[in-house]
Amino acid sequence: MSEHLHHPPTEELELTAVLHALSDPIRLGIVRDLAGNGACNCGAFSVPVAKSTLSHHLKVLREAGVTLTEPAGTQRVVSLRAADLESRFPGLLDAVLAAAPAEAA
Amino acid sequence: MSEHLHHPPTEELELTAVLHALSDPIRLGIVRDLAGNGACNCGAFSVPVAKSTLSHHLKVLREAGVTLTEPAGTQRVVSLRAADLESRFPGLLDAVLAAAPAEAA
DNA sequence: ATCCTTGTTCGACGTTCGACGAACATCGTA
DNA sequence: TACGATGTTCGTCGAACGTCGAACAAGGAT
Repeated sequence: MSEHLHHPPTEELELTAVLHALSDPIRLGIVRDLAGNGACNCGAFSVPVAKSTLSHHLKVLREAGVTLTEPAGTQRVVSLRAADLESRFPGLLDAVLAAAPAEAA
Repeated sequence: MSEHLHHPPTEELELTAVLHALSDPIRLGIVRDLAGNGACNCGAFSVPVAKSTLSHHLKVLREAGVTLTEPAGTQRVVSLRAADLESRFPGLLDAVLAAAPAEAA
């Protein structure tokens, strides 16, 4: 479980990849959880999908540069790369997070 | 050519649909053109796809609520629903447009 | 050493997407 | 009326996506 997790460097973040990562309701929910609760281990998300599917979504978010995944013992801690996103795409994450709650309501 | 073009009302714009519409390079280019040049007829976009494909992309943008398509004689004028997007998702379009040029460079 | 917990990877399946050309519809004009 | 220009729709194709269960890998605890 300790492979070399690939995280794109901040300068190489692609807008279309980030937008695509955020355009799925499950992944958007994960991002919202992270923004509200801070870092989480993979099992802490309340998403209605199988764990293999969750793992896939977390991989998409990580490879798009939206999240950071760090091994921590037998778990993995997932967090938002908020500062990196802000420096590469100023205002984008804030705009998405500001809008997301209205979606849920 | 004068069907009832469906445009979702501002209150019903869905964030995931908007993000998905913007997550394709072709469509992002169209949005960037519209932001820079104002309204365009369908043929005025310099996109490397067949016209049927362009029509499809314009339909995706329209149904997500990103663009407004109005018949004008034998043509159709496409424009950005910038104000609607701003009121529903404040800052989102600006953030995307600010980032887009860096992608192209 | 043996489990148990956590999370990833591997096919498999069905759906959606992006692309194209051909055919069609519409409006303006000759 | 007939033609031409502008877009849309249809049918098709391969690729990518989202989902699942089963099998696997790794670290901690007993």
